[in-house]
Amino acid sequence: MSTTPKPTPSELKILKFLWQHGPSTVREVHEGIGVSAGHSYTTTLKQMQIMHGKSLLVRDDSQRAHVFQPAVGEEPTQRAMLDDFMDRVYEGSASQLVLQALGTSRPASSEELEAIEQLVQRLRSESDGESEA
Amino acid sequence: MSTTPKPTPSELKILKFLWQHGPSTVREVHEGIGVSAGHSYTTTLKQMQIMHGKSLLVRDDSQRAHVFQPAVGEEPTQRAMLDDFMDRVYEGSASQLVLQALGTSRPASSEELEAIEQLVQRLRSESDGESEA
DNA sequence: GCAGCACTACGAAATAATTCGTTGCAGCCG
DNA sequence: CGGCTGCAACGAATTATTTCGTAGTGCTGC
Repeated sequence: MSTTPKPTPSELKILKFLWQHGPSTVREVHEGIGVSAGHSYTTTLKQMQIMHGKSLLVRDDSQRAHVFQPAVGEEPTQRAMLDDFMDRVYEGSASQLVLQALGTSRPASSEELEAIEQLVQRLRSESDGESEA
Repeated sequence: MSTTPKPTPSELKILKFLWQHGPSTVREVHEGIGVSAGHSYTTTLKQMQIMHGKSLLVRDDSQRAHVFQPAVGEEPTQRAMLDDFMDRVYEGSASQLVLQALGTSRPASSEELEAIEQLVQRLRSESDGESEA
């Protein structure tokens, strides 16, 4: 059942904050990202309540100011979103996506390119002989 | 002004059809993708009217059955969507996205890996010496 | 000429996402 | 004890997306 949900853009911002800062109160999240976005406190609160309802967040209400935590990991979430995006935009072709991502106006640094190359090399040697579907 | 719009999922399906099949009537698009999706004809029509309103499609109404064409190219659209996605999910880091995309359960074929590697090599040699802006 | 068919146009309903105002409650300060 | 402050809950308005039903109109075959 836990099909790793696909958060909306504003939900993703909150998840990112929590992944980065750890368990936080609504106030903390709001100060961290709501204020600069020009939102009122209740907007952040409502969003987090909705996310709790969707089981995107876990809530500890033993304190007066409830403490929230992501119910989903960062990587699985990114992967789910990526898979969906890949299917919708690139017919599920990872290579198409990768080629275009690397051709972006804001390319990767040399170090990043090296990391990518290493992964490619490893994948190539791994698929040596046991490919083709 | 022409900020290469970010089509919605169903808009993208129609654009994909038109990119692939060239200028088409609503009927053709509907037979191509609407029927199998269980939509009625007017749903496809309405969608295309909306897209025309948003200037996502160009319409030739000299014939009784209007002929539609994408007003945007496939690549610029994909790129715009990719950039948006990259920003939202990967903080704009192409390499992060690429590394995760290649680690997907449905990896690229050997040929695709080779194409990727070639691009990486070219990028690495290009960025040799002329760094950051 | 007229019936019927194919197409476009219009309006509207259903769902989801986003944003806030208002309310009610708990705890602290004097 | 009485009121002020901070917080969660609720309801509601707004906007975007998706989906159709109905209506109007021009063409074609008889």
